[in-house]
Amino acid sequence: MARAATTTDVFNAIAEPRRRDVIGVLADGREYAVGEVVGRLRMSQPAVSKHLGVLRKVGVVTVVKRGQHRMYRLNASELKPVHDWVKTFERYWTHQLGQIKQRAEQKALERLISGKTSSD
Amino acid sequence: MARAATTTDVFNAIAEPRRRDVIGVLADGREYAVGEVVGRLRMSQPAVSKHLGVLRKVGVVTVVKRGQHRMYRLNASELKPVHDWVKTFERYWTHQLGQIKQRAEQKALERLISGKTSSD
DNA sequence: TTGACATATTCCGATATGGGTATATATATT
DNA sequence: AATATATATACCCATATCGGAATATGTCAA
Repeated sequence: MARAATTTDVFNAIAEPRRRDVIGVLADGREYAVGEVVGRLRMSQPAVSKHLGVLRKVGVVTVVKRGQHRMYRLNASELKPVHDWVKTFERYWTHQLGQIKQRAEQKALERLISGKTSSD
Repeated sequence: MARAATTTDVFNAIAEPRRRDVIGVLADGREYAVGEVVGRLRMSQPAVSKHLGVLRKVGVVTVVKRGQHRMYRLNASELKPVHDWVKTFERYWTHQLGQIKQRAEQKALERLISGKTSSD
């Protein structure tokens, strides 16, 4: 088995920095032709096309033909799963103090349980 | 050039679903021995060790030896970059209405600009 | 020392990557 | 019809993956 395809997942799709760059360009919600993205990123046209292709397969962008152009638009709601997942850990960095306190409580708790964890 | 190493980035590290599963086990903030993670995930021990290794290189987990065990603990703050990045797009899915409204405003705006975008 | 246990590491194979270059496809313009 | 422009695709290559099996390393216990 090899690594999961980049088109498997939003998580996989956004793992590539260049792809996040592309998303960055589309971030204002407007539609962009491929060439415009190319211009703003100093990336080869084929590279941009490929990245947009991946993002499209995952649903993060949508395309519509207009003349000889393909207009791409961000479909940000597809990023929600990532947000939802990572949001679970928000408490670990919001209010830095809470973080430390949490650590202390945690240790106390562990002391009570005496280091053992019940198995399922 | 090939795909970026999984240890390059938090983004790359969490792209693998099994790795998110591992993080899920550690999500309560307690420390876990490798074997415990193995038990809870029905994954081979080497696989878990490898995934933990990746997460460790990226800083998402920390290890400490205790007897013949290696206790792993989540270091969730390393996930913050992901949160920060994806948070940028929050507005696109919070209050579904706002989403539609935004679309409408967007289109109106584009009509004003008459479909043309200035190049750099 | 020997053996049991916990974890890491190595080797393997199949697979997909991302970028470049070249080219195909489609549309507009003359 | 011929040409220019916009975009997608195909091909190549070096690389890293993930999982499994086997094995190495490290630690405890008798």
